[in-house]
Amino acid sequence: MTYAMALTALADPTRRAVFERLRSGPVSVGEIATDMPVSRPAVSQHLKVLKDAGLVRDEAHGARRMYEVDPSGLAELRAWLDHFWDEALNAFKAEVELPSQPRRRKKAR
Amino acid sequence: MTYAMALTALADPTRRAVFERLRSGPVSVGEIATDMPVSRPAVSQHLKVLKDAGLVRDEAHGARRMYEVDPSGLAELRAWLDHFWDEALNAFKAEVELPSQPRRRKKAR
DNA sequence: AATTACAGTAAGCCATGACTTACGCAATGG
DNA sequence: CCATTGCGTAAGTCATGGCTTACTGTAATT
Repeated sequence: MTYAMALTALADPTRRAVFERLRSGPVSVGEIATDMPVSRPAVSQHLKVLKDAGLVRDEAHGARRMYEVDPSGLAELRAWLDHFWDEALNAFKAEVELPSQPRRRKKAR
Repeated sequence: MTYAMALTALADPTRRAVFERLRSGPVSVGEIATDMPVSRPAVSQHLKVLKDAGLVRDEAHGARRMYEVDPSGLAELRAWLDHFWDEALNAFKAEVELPSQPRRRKKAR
């Protein structure tokens, strides 16, 4: 159930900014931090959350660590969304074909 | 920028449960609440957040209010995801074609 | 009209989590 | 080697937000 972690990870604005910073390609932690209003450790912590959610990969390049988008987490999220989308549409279609008459309220006991 | 609100809304587990409860079709607030471990006002508050994010619609049916999935919010989220997906893939492709040599660190000033 | 069902709002409590500073540790360079 | 750069982790602070218990309001039933 990784899509839940992905949603949680992408909910925070700062963390989303970190994630979107990686759209253009691999970047190091320090490089991200200098462009942002938060400290470098904060960026590190955000990257950890993103990594645990499968949204980000890291690779040691000497003393630096390069982070990049990991498509697997995104795929998981997309799959959940698509599945939900289909089910919602089917429910809607079924409702049109078989309009449920307004249900009576329960009688007072 | 509604996709941000959608992500925030879907991050909370309870709220996501409320949302997923609507997959099978329109349900009233009280109906949702009886199936859940939280109080009815809590459900109401969650529905408000989902509604503000464009993920849910409500319709007054007598004294009851029926809630159902609003595809527009989902569409917004899907669009953002797809766009991100494409950009990440392009960045990856560009990186392969034009491998950036490991950048030297800045000299101490 | 009075009562009861259904739902939204207010106010307050409390846990989660996002941030900071301080520290520890590996890798590079003089 | 010693200093410096780059990064992760620890610990503590503080705000956000999710939940509960009132209550207010509206629609339906008798």
